[in-house]
Amino acid sequence: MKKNTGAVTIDHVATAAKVSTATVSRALNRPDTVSTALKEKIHDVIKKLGYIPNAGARSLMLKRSGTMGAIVPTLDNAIFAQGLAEFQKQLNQAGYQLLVASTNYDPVIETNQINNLLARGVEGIALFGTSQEREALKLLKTRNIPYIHVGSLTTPFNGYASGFDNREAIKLGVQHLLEKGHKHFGILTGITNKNDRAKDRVAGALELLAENKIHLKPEVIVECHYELQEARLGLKKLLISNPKITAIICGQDVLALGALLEAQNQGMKIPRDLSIVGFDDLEISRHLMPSLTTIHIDAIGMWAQAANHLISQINGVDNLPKKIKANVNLVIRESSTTAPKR
Amino acid sequence: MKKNTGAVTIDHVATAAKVSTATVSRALNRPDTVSTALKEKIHDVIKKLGYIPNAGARSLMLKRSGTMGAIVPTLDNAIFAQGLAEFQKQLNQAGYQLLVASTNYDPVIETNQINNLLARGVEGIALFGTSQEREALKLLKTRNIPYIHVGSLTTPFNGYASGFDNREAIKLGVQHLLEKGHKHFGILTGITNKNDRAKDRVAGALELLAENKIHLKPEVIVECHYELQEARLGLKKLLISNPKITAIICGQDVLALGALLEAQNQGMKIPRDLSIVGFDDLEISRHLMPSLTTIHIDAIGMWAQAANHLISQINGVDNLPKKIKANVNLVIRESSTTAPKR
DNA sequence: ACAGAAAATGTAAGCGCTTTCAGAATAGCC
DNA sequence: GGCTATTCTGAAAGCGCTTACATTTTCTGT
Repeated sequence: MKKNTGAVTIDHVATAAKVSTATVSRALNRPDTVSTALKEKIHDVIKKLGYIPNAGARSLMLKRSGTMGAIVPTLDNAIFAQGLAEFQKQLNQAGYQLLVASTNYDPVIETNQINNLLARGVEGIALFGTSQEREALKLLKTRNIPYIHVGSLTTPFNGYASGFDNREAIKLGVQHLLEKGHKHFGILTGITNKNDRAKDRVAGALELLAENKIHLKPEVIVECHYELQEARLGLKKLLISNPKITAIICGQDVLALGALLEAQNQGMKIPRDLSIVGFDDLEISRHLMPSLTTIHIDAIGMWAQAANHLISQINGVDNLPKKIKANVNLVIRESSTTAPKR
Repeated sequence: MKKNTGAVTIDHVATAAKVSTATVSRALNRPDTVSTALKEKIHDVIKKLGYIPNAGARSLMLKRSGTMGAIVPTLDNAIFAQGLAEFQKQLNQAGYQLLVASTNYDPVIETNQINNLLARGVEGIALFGTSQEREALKLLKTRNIPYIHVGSLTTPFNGYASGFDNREAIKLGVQHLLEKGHKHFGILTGITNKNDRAKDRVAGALELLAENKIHLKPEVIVECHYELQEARLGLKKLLISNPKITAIICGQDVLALGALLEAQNQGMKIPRDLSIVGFDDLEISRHLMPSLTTIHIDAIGMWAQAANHLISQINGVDNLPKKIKANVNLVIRESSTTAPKR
């Protein structure tokens, strides 16, 4: 079956330049081993023919693809988009290409995506979070494919990670609220099922609250998808569940943003009537009125570290750190203040 | 050079299952041609060994990769993220995988990315906008690779497109402002260089304004990157350039959002003191206070159409439409109103 | 039970590429 | 000029996979 794809192959180039394919290949990959005259001729032909080497065939020989993979829950969130941009930048500098895949927070899809990336011959993978299926991770282990978890530190199988402790991070915000005298809290969180980050943040908040003798009823912990509309609904529920709430702890800035908007829409004054604390510190957070108190994550640095760690793994560097801690700090802005006296 | 990558190949599977590689391949690709007994055995072995077919080798034989590419300016913008999600969804349903690349609004990078995708054997490409280098487009033509422009209709080489007329679309907003009696305008736009959408929107606005005998001075057209901080600065400049401005036309909602925030920050009441019109209708726009008057684009539909068109092209469907028009409509919300009397 | 058809499996070629090995061309030296 | 040392180039193998074709096995019907 002779399929005629219009594709130009190395053979066409070789023929047109009246040399062997070996020479063409060398001209491309080890230019110093080919005489200048030939090299020029070959490059001319390549340009004229529009030859682009077939990456598949190439990596088949090379046993390497020059490609890395990254798997994130969704692209539709600035925090991932920016992180990936940085990740890509670092990889490109080291001569790698990035293949991105998204899972929509579904570990089954994630496993598929891992397989996909593996089929494409990626040399390393960045996995967001630690909620992937054990099987998938084991596969990476047995295959001996370098990988690193990003955004969490609680890794299965003692894997590498570039991230931070979500449990502890959220406490920064909770502590702040506690110090401001708040006693009645509501938590607005993403769906915690299959999401270690969301889960840890809620757990951390509850933990610190409990240490301070504050025990939250289930109805003041509401889960919703990372959408403004849902977050607004979430806040409504919270306020109905317990009208005495004076402080809202949010698992992400998107949720905090929704809560803020809804509260304002209901005529509340923020922070006078309600203190709101977010998580992630999106670009918009500092620009809002009132600006959002939130927990800033150095997402850029975190992804940069992940990229470099992966590259180091591939290069067989010894004594790599198991866990790379990203910077996390509370940014106190206008959306939080002293608890109102009732 | 016998490199020992831990990778499991079809040979390993064949050996372990005591069959030929042909049978393994058939068990995977044409299950009905293999006896049930063997099929089971083979699948057991595959599972045990964790075999994943090498996509490169596969497409080398098949002359197809089952892969499509999409090139967008940036991932860091909800409008692209959502569009890509839809694009991917449609492709997946048709059995295709998506490879995403971003260009940071640079046609040179875009050309590189096109080459990259081609090297990876994509069967079709969605290109955002129409500002790519002519050379790159020609390459696609000669290679006979299906492609489609998304988001614009003014295509070079009479190419296919799924999008809308940016020039006309913006006029919806301008007309609205005109009807509200505004006479003094400012335009806040993205960088127009190498960006046909931004360029067309500005041109369209100026055109309609001119028809109404309004001629804008250069200093009330300010360009900035799609960032809140920049947009705020942009509004400041606008207001300084001409304090009489009562209406701001923005090339994107992000810019409108920044303008809104800055205006409010300066103590202006929107829309009383200033009417603002955006473009794109991001999720946040309807939730803002005041909510944003903007031009809604059916981005989801646009990308869905692009995906299906690409698939049709590959399948050799005849009489495909050259241009698919996406729905565009003005959404009047709270950020725009009658021009104040002075 | 047996010929012939149908179904199942194996053999081997080749997709586009890189690279080893060997052979050809050029350079250098006395 | 004749010889070796050096630089270039080409022939051919093989990466992991699919498939046309050949071969073997199983199933028909009589």
